[in-house]
Amino acid sequence: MYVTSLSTLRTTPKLELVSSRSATADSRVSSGTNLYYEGDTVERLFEVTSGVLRLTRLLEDGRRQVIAFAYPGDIVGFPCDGLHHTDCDALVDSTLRRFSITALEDGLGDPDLHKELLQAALREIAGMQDHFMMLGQKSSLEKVASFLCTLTDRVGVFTSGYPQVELPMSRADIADFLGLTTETVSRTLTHLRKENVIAIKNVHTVLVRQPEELLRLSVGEELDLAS
Amino acid sequence: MYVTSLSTLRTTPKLELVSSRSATADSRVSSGTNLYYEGDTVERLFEVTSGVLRLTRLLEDGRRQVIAFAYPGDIVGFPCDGLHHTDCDALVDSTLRRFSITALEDGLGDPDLHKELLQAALREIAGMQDHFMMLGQKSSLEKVASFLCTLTDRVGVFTSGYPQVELPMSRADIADFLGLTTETVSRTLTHLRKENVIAIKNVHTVLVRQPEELLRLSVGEELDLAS
DNA sequence: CGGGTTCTTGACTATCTTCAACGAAAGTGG
DNA sequence: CCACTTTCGTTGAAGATAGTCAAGAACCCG
Repeated sequence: MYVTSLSTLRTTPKLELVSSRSATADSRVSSGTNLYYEGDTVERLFEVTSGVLRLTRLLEDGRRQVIAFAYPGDIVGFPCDGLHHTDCDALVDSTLRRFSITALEDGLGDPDLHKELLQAALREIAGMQDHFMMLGQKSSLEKVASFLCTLTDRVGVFTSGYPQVELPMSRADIADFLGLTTETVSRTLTHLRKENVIAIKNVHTVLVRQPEELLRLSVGEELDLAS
Repeated sequence: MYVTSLSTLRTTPKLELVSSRSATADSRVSSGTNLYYEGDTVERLFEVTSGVLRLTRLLEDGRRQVIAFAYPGDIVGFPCDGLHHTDCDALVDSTLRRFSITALEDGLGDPDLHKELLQAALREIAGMQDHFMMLGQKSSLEKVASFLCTLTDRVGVFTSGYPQVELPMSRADIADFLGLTTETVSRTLTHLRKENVIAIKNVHTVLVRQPEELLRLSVGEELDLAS
């Protein structure tokens, strides 16, 4: 359900893809490709099978909110009144499975697929509620820690005993996702690095040195017993 | 779709209730009654037919996010993995129409109802995306102005030529909905009153003296030509 | 290798929060 | 019905968090 909710480290069950019957073959999109814009008519839903998508909304004056980053297993493109309400593009080369919008709207063709798409929509609602909590109530440190925890949980890999996570998005993307500025995101990451909670292997790769500490920080507890 | 999105004043079509077939008779709940808690098993959905509900989530340390205020025509209680992910209680005496959760989950019994509930879920997703924009990117003035615009559009009445709106929720509720503190909400309302954009008839009743100015403020434009 | 973008860091500022006091409104019990 | 108590709302002063502006460093791309 997108990168929004935080549970604990490494507990999310591995992605289960929607049944592939009734779907077209996977299609490839390269980094930067736009899938749809806000206001476009919705013709199909997309399930990410590899890569990462970015969903954004713009304000007239240029301010931007990143609504979600969509990872494999996520479904994007849910319509409202037949229209898209976000822009969507690929952050990296990705592959997608396309579903006709009718598969969501009536269960006649494939009842199982219909149910799975409905469940995906409901999961998205719940995930967005977590995101509300983060945007509305959390400090910059809690936001960044939450973001790293969620991403690590979702797509982290273990390297020499520590969780490691790729951040294919820019600092500006992270900032607009968390309701911060790029400077604050950068400073907060530096802070976490100096406290030895994380290590920044390179700009787009973070190693989590103290996963439980990161988790504590993400829910507003104090940093202590740092090594 | 809840009180989240902002369009322009008085343009939202009046509520269309879900078809009443397959529904039980309306039931009454009095102010303060809790409909469900986070973690409860979802057994039914509720359509508000009169009154106002409040959906909230709590953090361990007591911080609270008001997810939505639900007005007549809104449907609450969408499950994720069979569970509720918010608390829900009535802000004022309300009436509700109950739907079995199976009406959402399979369209076998009543396909039309099934579709309407699905559409309600999709509208909720789109509405929450607007709320993201507000929580993540807007200033306190823009947030409060947006809130008043949306509420006025949704449930305002005209009195002596001006839109007027009731605020049945407390300042703390508004603050937790907008990601502010009660003090900031109070100060911002006072500011709008002193600029003569609104008048506060009493704590829970606001008269909008300059609707177009309020709308401009809600999207980040400067206040000027004030009378 | 060079040029442009992105990221980081610093100094300063603004916005919002916190803490505190007071006033108004609402609920309670005699 | 009134006095009392408690909650809720407003306002002020001070402080903290995050934003803005600016410069330099790192990274990416051709």
